[in-house]
This record gives sequence, structure tokens and C-alpha cells, in this order.
Amino acid sequence: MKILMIEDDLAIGRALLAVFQDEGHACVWLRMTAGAMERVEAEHFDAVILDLSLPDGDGTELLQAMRTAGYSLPVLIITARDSLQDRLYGFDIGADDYLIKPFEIPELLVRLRAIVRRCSGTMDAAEHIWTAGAITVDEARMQVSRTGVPVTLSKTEFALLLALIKQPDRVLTRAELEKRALPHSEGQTLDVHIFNLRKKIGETAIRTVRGVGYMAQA
Amino acid sequence: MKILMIEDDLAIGRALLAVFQDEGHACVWLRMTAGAMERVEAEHFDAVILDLSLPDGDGTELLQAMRTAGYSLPVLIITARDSLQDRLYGFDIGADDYLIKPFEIPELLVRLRAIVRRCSGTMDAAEHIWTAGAITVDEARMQVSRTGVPVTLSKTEFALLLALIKQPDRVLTRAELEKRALPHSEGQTLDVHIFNLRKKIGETAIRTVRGVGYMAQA
DNA sequence: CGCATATCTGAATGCAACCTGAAGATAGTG
DNA sequence: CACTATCTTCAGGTTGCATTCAGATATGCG
Repeated sequence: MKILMIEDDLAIGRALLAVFQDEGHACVWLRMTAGAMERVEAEHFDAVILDLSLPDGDGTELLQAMRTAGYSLPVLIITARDSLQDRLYGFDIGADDYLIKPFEIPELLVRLRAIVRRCSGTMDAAEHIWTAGAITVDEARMQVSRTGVPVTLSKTEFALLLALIKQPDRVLTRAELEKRALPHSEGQTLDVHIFNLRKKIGETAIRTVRGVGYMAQA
Repeated sequence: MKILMIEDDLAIGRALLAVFQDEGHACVWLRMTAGAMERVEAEHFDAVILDLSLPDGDGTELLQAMRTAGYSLPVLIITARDSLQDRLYGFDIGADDYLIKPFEIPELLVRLRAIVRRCSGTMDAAEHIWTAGAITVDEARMQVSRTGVPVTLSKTEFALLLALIKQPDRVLTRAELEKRALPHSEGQTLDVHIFNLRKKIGETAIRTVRGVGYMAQA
């Protein structure tokens, strides 16, 4: 996922940047609205995180400009303003969600995922359901099934499988997988999780690519 | 409350979806009339929000079809057409209220609440009912029953169960649940309420998803 | 107002699931 | 055949949840 973050607070910006990196998202960080519109026009983003109080103008102007230009990508507003009027105004000009400072990072992640899912669900008609072979993963509901039979996975196993199944038939390196699913791990713990995962969802679902990593079979 | 929204404008749809989520309502968002009738037949909705100008046909046709099929649930029409004739036509074919774009979100909420109240008083009064497994929750009457046997819950327990049962088979995080049911709480008070809840409605009704939260079994 | 009951909250304990690291077995590669 | 990467098993340690209980707060009733 590729995110455009417009935020002038250094502490918040850095923290979010680090989190996004950990989650495997790409993130472009701007500290003002200047140049933002050009980036949106030139690149593809899956979501925008927009602070309203910025050094070179109000973030609402940017949002309005984006909407009138026809961009419908999900926008999450961050702000210190809390009144009902501010909120409604935010939605009116086209925000998808509204988060008030100070906020917890996990909450931001949840909401971000929610608005992205919401938009992609309605626009691509595809729910966030991933499939590869006999395996089906419902990302939002955190449910996995094999040939229709539900399977329960641990958090780590789920994260692993999700990373793999999001890009079927593409090899993910051990480093990539460890970064996504095993924050505290070193050594070959990954092997163990893959092993346990295979026990639950079947041997053939995940193929080993010797010397590189693993791959979900489409 | 469960709402069916048929609206092709992305900005409006998103804003409403977000508002409904905040208010704790479930909302199904379709962007065309196609498939709408099937949803109405298959699920229970408390209200329909219907845009008239849709990509695949006029919303009035859907409304007429619903009415001739005998569905009397409240319908709020949103449209850009403003002429007196359009309005009268809308009411003629069975709309309960009529809102002209652009509109303020609070106004929509007020009108929505009004028509729902109006209808629930006169028509099928027994209709805010959620089910999952052996559990039935009547939201309006605040009544819960297990395999038909009534169960009395405390306010907090009811709020918890309601949040869970509104979205069966979907994991709700601890944060989400705490936000809905325990405004003043921190720590693991949630565990205690889940425990008490399970004692009353049965062990199997609520499944624990370790490291994430809880889920109502459908 | 004061008492009794129901409910909520926070802390403490024990248990089970989970993650991790190590170590031997196995299979792939040159 | 030797070497290395991966598979498989297992035990130790950690974390999160279940469960209990007592004090605090709210609610209803006399």
C-alpha cells in the first residue's frame, strides 16, 4: 500500500513513517501542502493522511482541490479541532474519516485500513478477500478457510499467510516475511511458523524457494 | 440499526458510511440498484437511503418493486431533482421522505431517525432483532434470549453483546469493544464483562481471538 | 435519607496458547 | 559425497486470557 502523508509535526511524522515501513507500506511524507497536488497527479496512492493545520495553508484547501479534480482516493484527516462542526465540515469536503489529536497509532492503522477497504470494496467491487489454491483469507474478518472449511490461525501465522497470499506466485524473502510477521525474531523461527502454518492449511499451499524464501501457490 | 444505502456518489457515500459507523449503525452500501432487491429479500434492514439517479437505472423502479413486493420499510430518497412534480412523484410511489442535494448530514440523520421512528411505531414493531447461533438480541426492547429462553443482562453486558452480534463472524478488537461499551474503563475490565456475559449466554457464543479481540459466532 | 442490591472496576492468581531458540534429521545442490 | 538450507521436534519462557474476589459506585426501595 502506498500512502501520502502530509504532516508538519516531526514527532508524529517520524513515528508514522516508521510504523508504515514496518507494516510494509510505502509512504511519501510531505510537511506542507505545497507540491502535494502534483504528487497525487503524478503517482498512485492508496490513501492520504492529511493534517489540517499546516505551515503553508489549510489542509482543507488541498482536499477540496483533490476532490474537484476528481480524485476519489481515501483521505484520513488528522487534526486538533474537535467540534462537531469541524467534523461535519471535514466530511462535507470529502474526508473519509477524521482522527483527533492526540491519537493512538493502532487506532490510526485500523481506521486507515477501514477506509481503504471501504473504498476498494466499492470501487473494484472486490472485497479484501485473498485466494490462492484452496486457501481463502478474509483480511477484514481475520478468517481463513481451506476448501471452505474454516481454520484458526495464531496472529503470527495469520500475518505470515496474509503477506504471502497478497502476492501469489511471487517469492517473498525471509527478511521480508520476518519484518512483516515476526517483529522480535532472529534466527530460523520463521521456519517453525511456516511449518505450523503448513500443518494447518496444507503442505502444498506454500512453496519453498531454496536460498530465497517462500511463495503462496496460486 | 441496519441501513441499506444505494448511492453512486463516492463522496456522499463515504461520508454517510463513516457517520453511520460512528453512530454504531450497520450499513450496506450499494452503488447501483442491481442486487438491491435480493439484499432486501435476504436480510432485514431498518431503513433504505435511495439515490434516484443511478448508473443502472432509476431508483424509483426499485422503490416501486419493493412496495409491490410488500416491503413497507422506511425509504429516504436523496436526489438532485427539485421540482414539485418530482417530489410528489417520489411520495406517490412510496417514499417516506425526500432530501435534496446538497444536504447537511445532521439533517439527514434527523430525518432518518424520524421516518424510522414513524414506521416502527405503526408497522412491524418487532424488527430490531439480531441473531447469532442460539442468541437473539432485540435492540429496541433491550431483550436477549438464548434458545428462546430470556436472559437478563446488565447495561454494559448488553452493549458488548450488541456490538459483537451486529457483525457476526467478524473479530472486534479490544479497543473497539471498549470504545463501544466501556467508556470509562482501562485495563482488562473487558475480560471480566466477557466472562460474565459468557456465564449468562453460554461459553460458545463468543469466541476469543488471542492477541486481537472477540467475535460472535454466527 | 439510609439501607440493600446490582453493577462496575481494578488487582491477583493460575492456566493455556503462543513464540522462540536450539538441535538433530532430511533434502537439495554442486 | 560434502555442504548447506530447510524441516521437524521439543522444551523453556513469555504473553494474554480466564477466573475469582473485594472495594467502589450506581440504582432501587422503604
